Amino acid sequence: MYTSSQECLREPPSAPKRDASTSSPGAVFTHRPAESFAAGRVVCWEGDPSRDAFQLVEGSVRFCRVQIDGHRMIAGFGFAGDVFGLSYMERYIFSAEAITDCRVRRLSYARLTALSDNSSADYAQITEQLRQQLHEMQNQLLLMLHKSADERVAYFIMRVGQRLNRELRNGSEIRLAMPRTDIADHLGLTVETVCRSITRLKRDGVLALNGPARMTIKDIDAMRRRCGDETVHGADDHPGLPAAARRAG
Amino acid sequence: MYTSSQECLREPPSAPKRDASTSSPGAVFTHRPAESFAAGRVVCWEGDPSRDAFQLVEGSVRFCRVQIDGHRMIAGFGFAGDVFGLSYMERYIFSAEAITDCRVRRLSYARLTALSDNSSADYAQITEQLRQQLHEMQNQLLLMLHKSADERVAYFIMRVGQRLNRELRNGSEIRLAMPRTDIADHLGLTVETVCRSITRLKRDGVLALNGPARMTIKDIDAMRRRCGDETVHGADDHPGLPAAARRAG
DNA sequence: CGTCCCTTTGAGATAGGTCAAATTCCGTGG
DNA sequence: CCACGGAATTTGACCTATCTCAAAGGGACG
Repeated sequence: MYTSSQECLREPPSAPKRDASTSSPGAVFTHRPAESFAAGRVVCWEGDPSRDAFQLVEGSVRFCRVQIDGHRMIAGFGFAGDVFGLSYMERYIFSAEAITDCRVRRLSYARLTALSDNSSADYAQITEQLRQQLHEMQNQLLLMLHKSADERVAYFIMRVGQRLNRELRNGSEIRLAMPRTDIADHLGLTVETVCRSITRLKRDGVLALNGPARMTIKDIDAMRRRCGDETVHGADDHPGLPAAARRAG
Repeated sequence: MYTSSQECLREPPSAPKRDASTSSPGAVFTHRPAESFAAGRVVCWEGDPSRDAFQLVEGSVRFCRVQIDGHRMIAGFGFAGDVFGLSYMERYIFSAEAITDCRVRRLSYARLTALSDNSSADYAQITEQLRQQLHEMQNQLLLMLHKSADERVAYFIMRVGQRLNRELRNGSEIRLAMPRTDIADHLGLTVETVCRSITRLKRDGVLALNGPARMTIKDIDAMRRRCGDETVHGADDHPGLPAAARRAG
């Protein structure tokens, strides 16, 4: 916050590509063996010295942190293809817990930095990742600052949907791997509130549920409207207004 | 959030040093000429192509972003010595606005990256900065998630105080350069709520005001208590519990 | 001395939290 | 294939922190 140099970060490369194999930071992991973690197990512990970075091959994880008063903060979720634990100094700030059974590839920082010496491109990827995370974090912050409970939930569902489902349209099914509690702890709400928000979406015919974890989009436009201002854009992501337009204010 | 690789970031180097001249990322700027910006002027615009990074030599700036509905989000504040605009691709995500008159040094990315080629140390500093910002952002998020209005305000005051005043104790004076509106937009509250929280701190003898911008700490322990769980630590910042202790839960 | 802007205070409205209970889901065993 | 039990989800009733709207100080500056 009032810490040094908070801002002025760039937007992420226009169309964020992040398939498991193809693009940037994942590439480094492809030749590592995969480890398995059962649902509920912890991949890395908050507070432990950080030695490795990870790539999630399959399944989903949550990144969380427990406060002294027992409150749990979930900073985010990781899905197949995601890279995490990029911090190559000191300690992990969050635990990564398997939500479902999952498989991860592990790469030690030693190896990672060794790699970087050969090709500075790899190092740039790390930096790139950090920037992307920072950007994401900023959106998250925005979410917390100015969105109502309903907006947060709608926004969350859309984002998860897009992450899993590339192209959302009416009829798209979204699978929410995480329990309501996790969503609540992520959005800074209570389980009850999350439920009620979802119920409202259902009641208004914006989406349909088959079981708590599977939902189908019925009216994607309504859904978008309910995300509040900072719209969840389609696949082609435009910067919105030209900067000049905003200077007036 | 549910974006790739959200977390597992390390904690910042134990004692964060950031005097204007001495430490890391500032060094690169020392030989650049200083430009002046009057209070209210904008150093860089949200949405503009990002070309330069900046170091604030004197004064304070806010990093902000205006949403379509007119809501303003303040991501943070910068004080003398802080570096910002580190994002060296695409566009600035936030505007940096001078709160008071201030002076900044500017360094083009071209020059910055050129520097990096000679000494990878400089490049590492940038990465380091990014990580630090990410860490800060996470604290910010935590703040938004689980703290009450009173806690947020107390926490905010303490943080600004520490940023400016190295060692806070009873009798320390804190100068809040930014108006209440800025604090509100930063903490996700309304001006009125911020006022009331401050009034309460005053009423309870925890701090004293001389004019809206100057406050003196009367009871620093009470102040700390009011920050809620994620304590604002003293100058020597310990990681808290050993990691092992937390594994129980 | 008046105006404008920022801050503070007051009174009422409301979104979301809390506590408690009903319901659904889903794995396990008969 | 069906019944059972614990966990997760959903719903309800009520309560409180924070927002909203409105108005009253206070300082700086012309």
